[in-house]
Amino acid sequence: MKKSRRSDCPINFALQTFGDTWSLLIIRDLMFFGKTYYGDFLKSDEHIATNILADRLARLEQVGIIRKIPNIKDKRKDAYQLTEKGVDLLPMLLEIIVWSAKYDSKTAAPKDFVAQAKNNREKLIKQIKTALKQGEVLFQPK
Amino acid sequence: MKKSRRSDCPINFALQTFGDTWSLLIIRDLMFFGKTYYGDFLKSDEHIATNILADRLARLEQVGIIRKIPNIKDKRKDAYQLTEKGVDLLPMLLEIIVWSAKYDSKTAAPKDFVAQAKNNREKLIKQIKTALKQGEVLFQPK
DNA sequence: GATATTGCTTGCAATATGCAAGTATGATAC
DNA sequence: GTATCATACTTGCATATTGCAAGCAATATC
Repeated sequence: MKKSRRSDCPINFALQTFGDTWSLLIIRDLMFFGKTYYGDFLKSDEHIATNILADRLARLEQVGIIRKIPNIKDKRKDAYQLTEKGVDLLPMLLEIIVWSAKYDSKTAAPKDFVAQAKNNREKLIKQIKTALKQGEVLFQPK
Repeated sequence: MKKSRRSDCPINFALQTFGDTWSLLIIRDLMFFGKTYYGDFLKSDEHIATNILADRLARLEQVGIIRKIPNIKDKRKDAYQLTEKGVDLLPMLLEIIVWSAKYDSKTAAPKDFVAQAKNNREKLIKQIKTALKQGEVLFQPK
């Protein structure tokens, strides 16, 4: 799919880069739930369709937000991971979480996590980045 | 349009609330460019189609992010403005701007604004909120 | 070598978008 | 007051995107 730049506005740039209804969920899965393989993303609660997932993974790779790592042990399952460009979306994700936690009474966001994001932002960001580098998983997808 | 909640994830909540390719641009126009009338939004660089604009304004009003104020002077032109729920999206918008400014070499984001968003976040947020309350315009849409 | 798993691709119906034209209401000019 | 204009939409229709189900190819397991 070919889309020409609608404007040079930074909000628009973000929207055109990852602003569809699925990309951020993939990024979320990589950032917080330690998902790495194609099948992992398919299993998420929101039930992304397989053709859409394939398309979004390709697109996110193209724009440099994720990369695909060959898997030697099982050649069928390449691993997806966030690039630095992808990890840099963490502050934005945290603000989204804070906002949604405030306005969605049914939110699944853990209270203490939201509190950390509000009151201890920088520290939380560092913690998560460290965890990501070491391949630790922040939350267990139920 | 009828959408059922895909999950209780806060990221998903945000996506389902304003996560299409146009809503955030309307919110941006209200937050930073002092746009208030239907025609103002139509004039934005990204060229939203009039039927889509009408749909998104209605939807954003429904979810409580904007409100519509009757205009006594010219009854044709009702004014749209952000609610508190809408203004609370400001931190997220700032993070988006910081990210896009970092990765889009052609970004239109003013350097000093981005610097403020990075290094003086809380102060900038207060300034913008004050400006919004007083109906001041932060940037002039060119 | 046969079977199962995994990561896709393909085909197609349903939905959403984008464009152009039309309409209804209120303002302005005479 | 009437004609004209401005503004905020709505409508119709072609095109693009999504969502679902089935299929396929490569690799792993038995």
